[in-house]
Amino acid sequence: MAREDVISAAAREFAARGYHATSIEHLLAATGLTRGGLYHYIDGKADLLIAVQRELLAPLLERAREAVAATDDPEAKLRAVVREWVRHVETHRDHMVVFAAERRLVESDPRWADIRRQRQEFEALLAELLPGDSLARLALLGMVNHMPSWYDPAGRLSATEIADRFVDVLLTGVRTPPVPG
Amino acid sequence: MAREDVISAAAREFAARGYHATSIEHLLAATGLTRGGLYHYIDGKADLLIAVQRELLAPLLERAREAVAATDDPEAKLRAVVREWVRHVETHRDHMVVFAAERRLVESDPRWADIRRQRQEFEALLAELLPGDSLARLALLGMVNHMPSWYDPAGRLSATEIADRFVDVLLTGVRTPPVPG
Amino acid sequence: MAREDVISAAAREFAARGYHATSIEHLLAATGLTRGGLYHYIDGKADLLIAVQRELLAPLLERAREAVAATDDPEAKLRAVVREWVRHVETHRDHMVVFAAERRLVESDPRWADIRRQRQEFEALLAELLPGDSLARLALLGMVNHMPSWYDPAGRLSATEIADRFVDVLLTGVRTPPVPG
Amino acid sequence: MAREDVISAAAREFAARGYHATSIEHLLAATGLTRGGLYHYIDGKADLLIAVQRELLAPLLERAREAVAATDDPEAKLRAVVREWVRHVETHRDHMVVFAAERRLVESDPRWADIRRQRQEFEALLAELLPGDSLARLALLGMVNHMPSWYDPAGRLSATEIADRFVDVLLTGVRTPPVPG
DNA sequence: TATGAATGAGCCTTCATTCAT
DNA sequence: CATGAATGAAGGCTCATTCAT
Repeated sequence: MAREDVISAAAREFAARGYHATSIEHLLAATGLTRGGLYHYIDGKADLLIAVQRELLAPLLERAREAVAATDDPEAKLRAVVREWVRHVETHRDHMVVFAAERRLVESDPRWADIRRQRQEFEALLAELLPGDSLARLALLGMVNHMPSWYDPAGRLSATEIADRFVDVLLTGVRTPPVPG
Repeated sequence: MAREDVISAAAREFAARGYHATSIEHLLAATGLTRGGLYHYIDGKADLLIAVQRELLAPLLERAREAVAATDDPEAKLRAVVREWVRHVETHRDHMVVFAAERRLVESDPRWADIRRQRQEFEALLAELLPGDSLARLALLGMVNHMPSWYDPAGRLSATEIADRFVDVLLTGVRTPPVPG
Repeated sequence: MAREDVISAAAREFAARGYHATSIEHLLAATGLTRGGLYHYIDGKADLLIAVQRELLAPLLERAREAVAATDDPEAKLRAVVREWVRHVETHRDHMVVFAAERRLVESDPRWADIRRQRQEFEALLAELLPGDSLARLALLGMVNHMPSWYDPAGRLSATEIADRFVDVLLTGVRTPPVPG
Repeated sequence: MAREDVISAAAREFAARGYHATSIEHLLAATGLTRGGLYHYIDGKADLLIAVQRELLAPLLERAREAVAATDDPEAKLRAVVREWVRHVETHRDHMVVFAAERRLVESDPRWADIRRQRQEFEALLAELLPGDSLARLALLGMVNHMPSWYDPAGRLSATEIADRFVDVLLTGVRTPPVPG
C-alpha cells in the first residue's frame, strides 16, 4: 500500500459518490488503512482530489501533444487527439468522473492553479484543431466529458471506435457510417 | 417569501457551490429567513434538491412532448425538441447545473424514483428521434448537458441558435454554416 | 447560560490546566452545555482565549487611566495604579493566570493585535509612572504577574495591602513597615 | 547527537512554543533525528519536560547552597544567591521559560515529586535569607521568574548587575543607585 | 542503532435538525 | 407563523507512540 494506491482508491470512491459525500471513513474502508496510516500518505482530503486530477491531466496533455506532433494533416491531428482523449476516459474513468464532477471546487481554489492551467492548455490545443468554431469545440468537450456516465468497457464499441465516431459526427454529421477497423 | 422562492434560492446556491457544500446557513443567508422560518417551508435539505429537479424536469418533458406532437417531420421534431431543451438550459441554468452535478445522489436514493423516471422518459423521447444510433443520442446529451459550464446569456448566440447549431453538427457535421436567424 | 458564562467557565478551565491542555470536553463539563450548544456561543476555542484576555485588559486599562487622572502627585498615581492592578488580579485571578500563561500564543498570532496593543498601553502607562528606570518597571511587572501563583483571597493581607507593600518595596525597600490601614 | 543534545533541543522548542504546542515532529526537525532515532534517547515527550527541569534545578540548587556557605553575612548570602540565580536565568533561559510556563503540569503529576521537592528547597533557602517577610520573597520570585520575558543577553546590564539591582530594590528601594561594576 | 510505516485514541469543528417559547 | 438556543452524530485531522525490518 503506497501513496499511489491511496490515490487510486480515492479516485474510485470520489467517482462513485462525489468528493463531499466520500468520508475519510470510506477511504479507510477502501484502502484497508487506519486513520493515521492514511494520513501518513496524504496531507488531507483535498490533497487527494488534486492528486487525482494531476494523474489525469498530465499524461493526457503529454499524449495529446505527441499526437499533434506526429502528423501534419489537420484532420489527422484532431482524430489522433480525440483518440488519445477518449482512450484516456476509458483507462481513467474514475479520474474523469471526478474531474467533471468536482470542477467547481478546483476552479474556485487559488491553490490549485496548476490544475486549471493544464485544463486550459488542453482546451487551447483543442481550439487550434477546430479553428474558428468555438461551438464545435464545446460540443466535442461535452460529448467526451459526458462519456463516463454511459461508457461500458464491455460494450460493443471500443474507445478508439467511439473516438472516431465522435470525430465523424463532428465533421460530417451523424449519417457518416462508422469507420471500419 | 414563499416555498417557491426558497426553491429558487436553493437552486442558485446548489448551482454555485454544490449540494453538499451548501449549508443551511447558506440558504438562510440567501433567503433572509431564520432557521425556524426555513423549516416551515421545507421538510429538509434533501427535499429542496428534489424540488429543484422537479421544477426542471416536469416542464421540460411537457414542452418536449408538445414539440414532438406539433409536426410530423422527424427532423423538425428533433430540432424542436432540442430548441426547447436548450432554451430550458437557458432559463433554468441553475436547475440544470444542479441536475447534472447531483445526478448520482438522485440516482442512488430509492425515494426519488419519480425524478429518475422523468429523466428516463426524456431520454426515451430522444431515442425515438435518433433511432438506431445511440452514440448520436449520447453525443447530443453530452453537448447539451455540458452547456451550463460555458453558456453566457449575453453571448453572441441565442439559445435557439445554439440548439440549431447542435442539431446541424449532429446531422451534417461542423462544416454546416449556421442557420440564418 | 449565555456567552458571558461560557467565557467565565473558560477562564476558570484555562487557568486550571492551561489553554492547550483544556479540551472542548472540559468546557462542556464546566458549562453543562453540549457540543453544539457551546458552539452556538463561540467561534472556536481560540475565540475564548481572546475573550478572556479582553475581559481582563479593557477594564484594567480604564481603571488605571482613571487612577492616573485622579491626582497630580506622581507617587500617588503609582500607588493608585498598582492598587487597581492588584485588585484586578484579585477579582480576575483566572483571567490573569491565563494572560500570563498563554502570552506567547497571543503574541504570535497576527489576528490578536488589539490584545497586544492593550498590553503595551498598560506597560507604557507604567513606564510614565516609573520614569528612567526600566528595571524597576520590569521588577514591578514581575511581582504583580507572579501574584496569581501564590495569592490567597482568604490570606492575611488584602489586595490593597499587597499593592501598597509592593509599592513600598519598590520605592524604599523591604525594610519599610507596612502602611497602616 | 546524544541524549543531552536532545534535551537541549527540547528546551529550546518547548520555550519557543510551549510544551503542548511542540510536537514530536518539531523535535525531529530540531534534532535532525528520525522518529525511531528520537525514541532511542527518550521514553516519551513527558520525559523530556522532566529532563529539562532537572537540568535547571539541580545545578541551581547546588550553586545556591555553595553561595550560602561561602559567607556569614546575611546580606552577602542573599546577594550571592540572587546572582547565581539570575546568572542561571541567563545561561538557562530556555529551561527557565519552560519551568515557568509548564509549572502546572509538573505540579499536578505525582510522578514528578523530585522536581517539586527541588523547587521547594530552593524557595525554602530563599525564605531563610529573607526571614519574616514572605511578601519580599514572593516579590523577588516574581522579579526573577519574569526575567526571561524581557532579558536581552546583548542588553546594557549584565546578569550580575541585574541581580544586584534586584537586591538593591528589594532592600532599599528603587532610588538606590546601581552598584558600580 | 536506526527506519518510517502504521496505530488508534482523541481533538476541534460543522451540520441538519428539533422544539420550547 | 416565527424564533434561535440546543442537540448530537459525524466530519476531517493530529499526535505520541509502537514495531517489523
